[in-house]
Formats: sequence, structure tokens, C-alpha cells
Amino acid sequence: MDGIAKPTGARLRDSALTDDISFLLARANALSLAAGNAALAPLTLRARSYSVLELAAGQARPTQRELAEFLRLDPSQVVALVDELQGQGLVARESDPADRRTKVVVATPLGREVCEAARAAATAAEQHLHADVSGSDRHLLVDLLRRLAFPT
Amino acid sequence: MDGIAKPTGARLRDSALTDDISFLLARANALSLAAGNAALAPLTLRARSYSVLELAAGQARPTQRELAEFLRLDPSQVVALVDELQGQGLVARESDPADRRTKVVVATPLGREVCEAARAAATAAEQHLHADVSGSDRHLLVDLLRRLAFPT
DNA sequence: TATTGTTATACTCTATAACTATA
DNA sequence: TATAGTTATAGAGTATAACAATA
Repeated sequence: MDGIAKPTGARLRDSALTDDISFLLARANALSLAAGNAALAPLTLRARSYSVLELAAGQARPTQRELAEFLRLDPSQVVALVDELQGQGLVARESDPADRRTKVVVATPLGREVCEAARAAATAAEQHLHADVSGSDRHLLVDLLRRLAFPT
Repeated sequence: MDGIAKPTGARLRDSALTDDISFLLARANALSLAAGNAALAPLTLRARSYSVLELAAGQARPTQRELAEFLRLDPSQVVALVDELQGQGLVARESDPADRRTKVVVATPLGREVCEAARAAATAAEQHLHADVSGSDRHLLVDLLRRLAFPT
């Protein structure tokens, strides 16, 4: 699982890619996703399903359409993710009487419990992976990443 | 406040995900990847194949194994990507006389030309997408992202 | 015996279009 | 007509194992 901590391809770091934000995002995301999925696997969750569960466990009462936009997923992917979480008893679909087309996704009591455990596992894994970015740097990073993730 | 038009999905930004570096990376990467692929499509390249081409066009003369480690891809994926670029006449495999197992991937003259055009297209798309992160913020972001992408 | 590249396979993710039921 | 959710499908990305050539 853990290899020798040798610099990965240090020979290639003089490439133009080293200044390429898109490339750095892709590589950082790949590492983060792998660590997150591994940390969530014992809860039979993945990064994707956890993100849906987290939103369903909050106060916002999101519709599937809102989940799709916020998570930048296709509505059909949200269907599959909610189906999965519903099958695990973690979320439920509630019909909105005001507009019977929409379905609000809310976490069950079990879902809220699992969500807290998942958040703890994901946070721990993330902090371990990004241990060399901490304190004020971490705060700054979150601020900058928000601007990339939600451009004006 | 009711009259202020806000982007759809803004309602959900109070979620715990808003502070989640993994989630922000995933969303930022999804946007960046889509913009990059769209910008590179006229050159019949995608973000993945462009990154291989960029490394092949440099001075490093990487082996396929080195490409796999640096790009965080499986060696079998590198085979497919190099096959594709080779079919387009953009790179060539060179055998290393010192170790005949390894194959060094180098860009052809056409490959270097296409690579420059691709870099211009990708850079323009990226700067357009991330227009609200500029100047010193951008420099800082690159530094922080490097630490996420290449952890110690 | 170990490593590089390769092939094969399966699974996840992403993108698109069409259908239904409501509005 | 338009929108929310659903279904179906194909393509891209990811992960794993096995194999031949070479070290």
C-alpha cells in the first residue's frame, strides 16, 4: 500500500506541465479521490455517494436537480447515486406537494449517523494526505479552490 | 435579497462540502477538464494526450514508465495514449540500447508544432476559466497545488 | 527473480438522447 | 412548451491481472 517515499518522476518536473493549473488539478484530484475512496470503503461509500449524502444530511433539502448542479453531475447520475443510497437506507426521496415533479433528497437518521462517520473518515484521510499544507496555507488554499470550483 | 439573482445551486453552499478540499478539487478539476478538452478538440487532442505530448516534446526523453508515474496513470493507459499519438504522427517510440526493455517517447517535429499550438489553446482556455484568480494569487495557487499534486 | 511494456478484462465515470409525468 | 426525473447507451477513465521480452 505505502511505497518508498521516492520523488515521483522528479526528473520530469521541469516540464511546462509543472505550471499548468489544469494538470496540477488533475493529479491532485486523482490522489485525493483514491485516498477518499479508500477511506470511505469500509462504510460502503465512495467520494461521490458521500457528497450526495452530505448534502442530503444538511438543512437545505436539495432537489435532485440542485444536487446535479452543485456536484456538477448529470441528473441521470444523481438518479443512480440516490438509488444506491436509498437502497442502503441512508436517504429518502420526498415529494414536494407544491411541485410534484421534483423530489427532495433527505437523509434518514441512519444516514445522518453514517454521514458523520464518513465525514470523520474523509477528513482524516484528507488531512493525512495533505499534511504538508496546514494552518494558514490550508485556509488560503480552500479560498483559492473555491474560486476555481465556483467561478463567477 | 429576494431580487438578487444568484447562480443556481448557491443555496447549497452552506454545506460541509464547501470546506472539503477533496470536493473542491473534484469540482474544479471537472470544470477545468471539460474546458481543456473542448479547447484541445480542434487539434484532435484531449487533456490526457496533450500531457503525454508535452512531456515527449521536452528534453527529458521519458520512458513510458516515467510517464505513467508522473501523470499518475497505469502503464497500460500510457500504452494506449502513446499508440494514439504515434498513429497521429506526433510521437515516436525509441529503443534504449542500454536497456532494451524500455521505450523512450519523443515528439516528432510535427508533434512539437502541434504541442505548441495545444499549449497555447490550453493556456488560453485555462486563463479564461480562471480569470478571477490572477497575478500573485495565481502564483500562490500554483505553489499550493504543486504540494497537493506531489506530496512529500 | 524482477522489471518494462503489452494485452485483456471489468468496473466506474461521463455525456447524450429519448421518454414520463408534471407544470 | 418547458422542466424534473428516469432510462438506456456509448464512450472515456481507472484498476487489476497475466504474459513476453529483457535485465
